[in-house]
Order: sequence, then structure tokens, then C-alpha cells
Amino acid sequence: MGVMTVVLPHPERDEIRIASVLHALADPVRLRIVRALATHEEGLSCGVLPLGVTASTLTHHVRTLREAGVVRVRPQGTSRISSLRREDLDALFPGLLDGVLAARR
Amino acid sequence: MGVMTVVLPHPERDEIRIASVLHALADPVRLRIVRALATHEEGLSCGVLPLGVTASTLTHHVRTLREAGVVRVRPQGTSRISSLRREDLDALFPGLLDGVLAARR
DNA sequence: ATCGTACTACGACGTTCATCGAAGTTTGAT
DNA sequence: ATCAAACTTCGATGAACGTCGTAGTACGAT
Repeated sequence: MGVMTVVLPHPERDEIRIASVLHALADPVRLRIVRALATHEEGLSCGVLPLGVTASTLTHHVRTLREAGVVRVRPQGTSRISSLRREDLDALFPGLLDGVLAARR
Repeated sequence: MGVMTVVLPHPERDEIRIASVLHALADPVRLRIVRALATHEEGLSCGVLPLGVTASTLTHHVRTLREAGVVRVRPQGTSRISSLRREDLDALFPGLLDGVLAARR
């Protein structure tokens, strides 16, 4: 019975709050995810990344990013394709994302 | 016996880590402090801000910001003057601070 | 020397968080 | 109809966090 396919809730642009975004970005694993997504405009299935956490932990992190408005997630087959919400973030907090990504290491 | 006056440790610019900075900024009270400091180049005693937390909680927040490298704190009389480490942050993460401050509300 | 102000250290408390494993759902391929 | 792969949900666990109150230290003024 379809529960997995129930639409994934994403905040509208106006609902994105800076504190939530910062909290979402303030975790090493999630930061690595964001960096990876930054180099894959098309989006990608985070499961392919070598993050060193279990699948259920990854689910938790991707949900945190999605609910904060940092990533957009769309189902594709048995996978979920995540992509950075660059336009929204740049519009709301111009420079923030670039600043984060500029951090070497 | 001077314990209060023992130098306040600040990370060098090279020691500032993006994850720590983001974590430091990801709290409503600390974000209000940073916003206030952004409009006071000279720095100010955070105790004067209407933050709605006790003095000991404020100490905790200012220490978090200082240890992350977001603010510089210098003793002055019985007070501590905090100021934003704008140069360091802009050099390390160009745009980040401006992006955070650009967030309306 | 005393006092008030500004801040800190310490300990406690409840909450949130990152993590995992086990069990379950969905989808696409066989 | 079966099966495997990708992901989710649930519950548990230990760590980190924000908050406070109490007690204490440092400094400036009286």
C-alpha cells in the first residue's frame, strides 16, 4: 500500500528559513552530500556516494536537507534523485551557498 | 587569582572550519547576536542585547561563536567586547556572511 | 575595604541529534 | 509470481546541545 510514493514534502521558497538551512549544512555528512550535488547539476542518487553511513542514516540526512529546503528530491524508479535548490537558495541568501562551497576542505 | 583574565582562546584563520562556523550560526540566539554585531563594526558587549536568555546562557553562546572563529572577544573593564571576524570569514568563505545577513527575518 | 556590575564555571535537566539494526514498502527485472 | 535493489520507518542508544540557577571571580567606583 503506497506510502513510499506519497509526495515528498518540500518547503516553498518563502518557507525556507535561514536557521534551518544553516543547521542542515552544519553536519559533515550533509556537507559532503551538498558538495557532491554542487558538481552534479542533473542531480544524483545519494546512495552512490561513499559516505560511510548506513542507508537509514542516509535517509535521515537527505530528509533533513529536503525539509530545510536545501535539496529537491524526485523519485525515479527505486531511487531518489536529489539536486541542489540553487536558484531558491541564491535568491534568498545570495552568496551563502557559494561561500560554503568555496571552503577548501 | 586570575582565572577570568586568562587569555580568551581564538582559532587562527587557518583553523576555522566551515562546519563549526555553520553550527555556530545555526542557532536563533547566536544569529541575533551576529546580526547585531554586523551593525556595530566597533564591537559591543552582548550583555546589552535583549536576547531573552540568562547571563550564563549568553556566556555559552558567545563562547560558541568565539571558538568557531565567528567573533573576536576582548576584555574591557568588567565587560567583554565582541566583534565580527568579518575579514577572516570573508577570506575563507566569501559570500557566506553576506548571504546569512541578507536573509530578511 | 566594600559594593555593584559584568561575566564565568559548574552541575543539572530535558531535548534534540546522529547513528544503527531490523523489518517493511516500492519498483523494475526475471 | 519471485526476487533483488533502493529506500523508508520504527525503536533504541549514546552524545551533544540549550537552558537555567547557584556560586564564584574580576574590575571599577565609592
